[in-house]
Amino acid sequence: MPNTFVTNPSFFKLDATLKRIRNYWQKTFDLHKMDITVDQWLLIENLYKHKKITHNELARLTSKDITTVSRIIELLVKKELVLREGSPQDRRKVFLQLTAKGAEKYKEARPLVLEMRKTGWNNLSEEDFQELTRILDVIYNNVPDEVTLTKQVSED
Amino acid sequence: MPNTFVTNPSFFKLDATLKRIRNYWQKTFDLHKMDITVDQWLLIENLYKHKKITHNELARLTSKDITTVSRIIELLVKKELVLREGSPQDRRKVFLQLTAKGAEKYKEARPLVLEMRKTGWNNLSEEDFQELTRILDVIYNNVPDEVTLTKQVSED
DNA sequence: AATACATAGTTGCTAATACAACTATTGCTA
DNA sequence: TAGCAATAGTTGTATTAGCAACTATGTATT
Repeated sequence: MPNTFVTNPSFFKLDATLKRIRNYWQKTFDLHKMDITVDQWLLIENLYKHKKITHNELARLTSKDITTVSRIIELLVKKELVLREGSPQDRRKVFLQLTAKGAEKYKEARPLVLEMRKTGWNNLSEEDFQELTRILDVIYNNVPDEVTLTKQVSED
Repeated sequence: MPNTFVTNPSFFKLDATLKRIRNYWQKTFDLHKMDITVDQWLLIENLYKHKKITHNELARLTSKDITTVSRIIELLVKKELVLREGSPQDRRKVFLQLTAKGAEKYKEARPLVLEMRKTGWNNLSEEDFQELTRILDVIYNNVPDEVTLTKQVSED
């Protein structure tokens, strides 16, 4: 049973592809003087769509650690793209939302993003997209969230 | 022409999947007291396969920045898993190779890696693997290495 | 030989990531 | 109501990432 995917590092290919995309996005942002990083864009995009959410919700939406979100938001606040606002109901919570400048940034960057996505999917079909989505979803769900010692691995 | 892949962030899905895999790998390494990170593993694996190579070659093989390789190698040298050796022919070059301890580490970690790959590909077929590989390759090649201003984007 | 250019690698800086430990607040329960 | 667990978020630390600037060495040109 020579399973190609066991001997072949698909993890590495995912990583390489993502790094290349990320690099391309960043250079394009830089070239157009957007003054944001790729991950900052991701947060801006989600804040634009969800208007007013907490760090926790934003972390869940972006698949990021809450500490990571906290620090990226700090940068966006410094750039005056995001506003922090404490919740009166629950004083532990902090609501986040784009400033006018932040919404403006979204509108400036969005056409670049659409164009870059199109470039990435050049020569690929709608079916390819569905396939990729399906496969990645299965992999995602195959990978356990928590790891315990119950499943022991042979140590050949 | 409502191209799903233009409106849908596949970049994000790639990122989320990869993060989940990376997390799983790291936790498994930690659980088995491997005392290495996922990227350190990637370098060890390549050094095991290529025996004696330079920073530059290792960077190319792993799709990593040479500065990143330089610093990861530094950590591996501290752990006595890798040996640095200057080239007499070209004194700018530094050859890298695993120490006996490094090769031992590879052999300890490898069964874990194979097991984790199998877990990730559960419920998926050989064809799925080929499909993923194909699609990622096309995307990779679609994305330009360098970005210039020649292609202007409409600013709606 | 002197100059310029290219290559190999390191260091400084900033950002993103993840875990652990921490503070502050809220909710639950005896 | 006092005590305790849960939740929201921040801070410390280590790793990976990428760019710019730097040193050292090798190569090509004149």
